[in-house]
Amino acid sequence: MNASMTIGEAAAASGMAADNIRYYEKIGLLAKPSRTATGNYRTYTTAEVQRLSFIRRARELGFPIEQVREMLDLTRHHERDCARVDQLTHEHLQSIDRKIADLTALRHELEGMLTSCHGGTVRECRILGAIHPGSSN
Amino acid sequence: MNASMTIGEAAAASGMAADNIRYYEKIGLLAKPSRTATGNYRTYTTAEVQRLSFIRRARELGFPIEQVREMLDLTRHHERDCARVDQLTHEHLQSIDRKIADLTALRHELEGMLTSCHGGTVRECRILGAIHPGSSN
DNA sequence: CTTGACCTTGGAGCGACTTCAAGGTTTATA
DNA sequence: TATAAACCTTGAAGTCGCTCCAAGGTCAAG
Repeated sequence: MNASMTIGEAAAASGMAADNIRYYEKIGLLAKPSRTATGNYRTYTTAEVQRLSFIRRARELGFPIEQVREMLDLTRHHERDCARVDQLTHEHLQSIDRKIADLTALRHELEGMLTSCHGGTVRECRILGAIHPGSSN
Repeated sequence: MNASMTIGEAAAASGMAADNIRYYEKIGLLAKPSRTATGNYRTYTTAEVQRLSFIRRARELGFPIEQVREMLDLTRHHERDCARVDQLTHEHLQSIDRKIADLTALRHELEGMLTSCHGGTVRECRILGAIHPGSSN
């Protein structure tokens, strides 16, 4: 089998936009694929589509491109220790926890502003008052 | 008083970087300030610094620039109904809730991957396995 | 009078795409 | 067979909200 696909087919198979595949190729996250003789179209093997799916999944999990790049490198060296993957995942988890904490704090503040707002004119608005510094106006 | 400040002083007073003030002026979020005759330096009044502080605070609360722009417009029309401010805040709160939900789901997934990882080589890595599609490799 | 801290402008860089324009190729249909 | 629709190609610009830089002008302190 090892079906050879166009970029559109690879995009459909991996769940990634074709433009995005070209972008990943441009920044060197993907090797340059072979091309058709006649139309110079990119062609992708099932192995390359698996790589695409890996990237898409890692990005969905929020790993930055550079970490994805490192993980792709690691998958090419099966004998290496997976501690590095564990570490990357830990760091990523921590950054997500920080983001959640930040957003939760914001959430509380916004909610407090909303409940203190009882309508009326902009002049009386408690929300704008809460944002505005040292002024009830 | 109505002290006239340079951009650096206004930056210090509002807690916003000077580059940032120039940026907000460039995108039309701030009116062009008056300038000194001799050196063509921007000068800011206390009212303008209050505006800067408002912007900084709204941005800290995560409101996008365009919403900040709208709120600044509203503060110039005191007699208007503050329902629009309430609506903007509601929408913003909802988008924050969506982000928190997304990040929490990610968090769980990453945590599951971490607890399933028991070290070993990259070949055996459960984390990479969880990311990789249809392959135990 | 020099040093250093400030200010000016325009433009590039960041992350991770997304969209566009202007063409070439392939495939399906009439 | 002609042609139209659907695909592919490239390079460049736009998105968001800054952030940093270079090359120069200005100003206050010593």
